[in-house]
Amino acid sequence: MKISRTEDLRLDCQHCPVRHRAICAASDDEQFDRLNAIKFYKSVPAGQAVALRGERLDVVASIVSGVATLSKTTVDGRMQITGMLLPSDFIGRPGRDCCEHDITAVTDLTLCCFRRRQFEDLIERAPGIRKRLLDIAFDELDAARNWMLLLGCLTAREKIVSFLMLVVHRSVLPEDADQPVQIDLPLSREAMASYLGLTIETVSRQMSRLRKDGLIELETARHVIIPDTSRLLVELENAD
Amino acid sequence: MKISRTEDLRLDCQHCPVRHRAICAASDDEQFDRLNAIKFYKSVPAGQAVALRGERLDVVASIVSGVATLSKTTVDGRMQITGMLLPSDFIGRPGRDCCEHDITAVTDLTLCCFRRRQFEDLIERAPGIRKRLLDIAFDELDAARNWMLLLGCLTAREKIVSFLMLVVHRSVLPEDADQPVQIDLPLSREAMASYLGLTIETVSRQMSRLRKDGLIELETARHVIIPDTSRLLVELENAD
DNA sequence: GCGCTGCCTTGATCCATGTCAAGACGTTCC
DNA sequence: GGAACGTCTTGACATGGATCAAGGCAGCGC
Repeated sequence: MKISRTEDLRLDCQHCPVRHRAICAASDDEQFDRLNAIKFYKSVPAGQAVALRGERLDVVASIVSGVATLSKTTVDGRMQITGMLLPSDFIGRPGRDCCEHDITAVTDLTLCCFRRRQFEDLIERAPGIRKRLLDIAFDELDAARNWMLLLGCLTAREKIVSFLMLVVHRSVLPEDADQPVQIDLPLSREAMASYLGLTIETVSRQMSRLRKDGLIELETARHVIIPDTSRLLVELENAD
Repeated sequence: MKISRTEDLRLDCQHCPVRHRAICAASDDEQFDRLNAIKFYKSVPAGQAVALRGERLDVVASIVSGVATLSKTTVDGRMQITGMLLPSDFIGRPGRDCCEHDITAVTDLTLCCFRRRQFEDLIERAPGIRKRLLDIAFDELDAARNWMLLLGCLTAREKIVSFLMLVVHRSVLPEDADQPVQIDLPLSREAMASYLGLTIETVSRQMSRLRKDGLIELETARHVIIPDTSRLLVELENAD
């Protein structure tokens, strides 16, 4: 079932769900055809590593569907998730053959891959893709630095609210403003804790507090209803 | 005096102290001449802003001498330094006309500037510079993510040690291994605190503890002698 | 010298978040 | 159904680092 869906995608970039947001978004027809010609799909089941830190990594990829995390771990096992990768996000680094992070599939993952060498050749000749890549890199850098503000300065409650709003913004939502927003959290409590520089207990407690304060409803632990986003945003009015 | 030194630099990239590490490092003779032709120098006195968040920024630049910080501030005044910029580091973002961070001169600063438009045109035609820029962006991204591990997972003591080792690595040192290493801290206690996600008191206390433990000597608050780097590194053996 | 200023250090106390422990809830497998 | 497992929640307690407060010290102007 999953495979047949992957096969569908192989046949047709035009219907690819991330066609207009991924690395290929800015390519003209010719560049697009070239990308199309060298791409191949890969599935990674939930929980499995896409790549490990220090490992050789000869592909770059876009996420077509699913969620992955970037993380680093200390020798004694403390882990920090340094990025949450959602559909259209880019994996890998042209010009570098070894992986700086652990990349882990959080859900089943479909990747649109390119051999790194071929991709490197291509960007030399495709100014659209090249520019897009530079823009992606700088956007990621801005995001990482914004996350540094979160990790260094915000309280546990503010961190949780920031995370919820991040998920809201990355969700494809019916833009009926003022409607209650419903989101599915892409990460477990444990992964949220690691992403936010907290413990799992603190995450759980703060979620409960937000619920008791009427700012969110928890249909299940992972499915959150936000009756009024603006009321949630008040929690961040001093932060950022 | 400062101005005459700046004037010297204007006349001669060949003797520029960051010639082989900055954005111009990978350029061939022709590209180098083009960069040379459009560059101009700018001095910023210590304490002054180079650019403010949200402000229009029509130049990109390399730091020739001095130290600057990138920072973000919350509405209620909590600040996180997201980057420390030393000589050869790059400022600005091609393809984006507004500044995402506050950039502040920590010491007197000499910048080698390019008008952004001219620079953008140039990188389209200069593959060496273009590649170098992409590499710089990805290196900065790796550094930012490593700093996220520090902010999210490390103890105050580990943070201080990490910072000291960062300064050691960025200092141009006589590589007589096993010699006591001497460093001048580029940041005040306050700036260190903000960079490490701590308070100034905690920074001060941890520095004192490291001194009492014989791992560092403080000739002045800013001048640190590390009798044995390997002994300091033991403090990090569980971290990263 | 002397007072002022900015920066740093130190001490006493507090509190947000971590740690430890127990139990609740949902899912799967038999 | 119910046992077993993973995930999440909640409570009691501990603590690392924040906060509040005082004082030290070097540089500078007069």
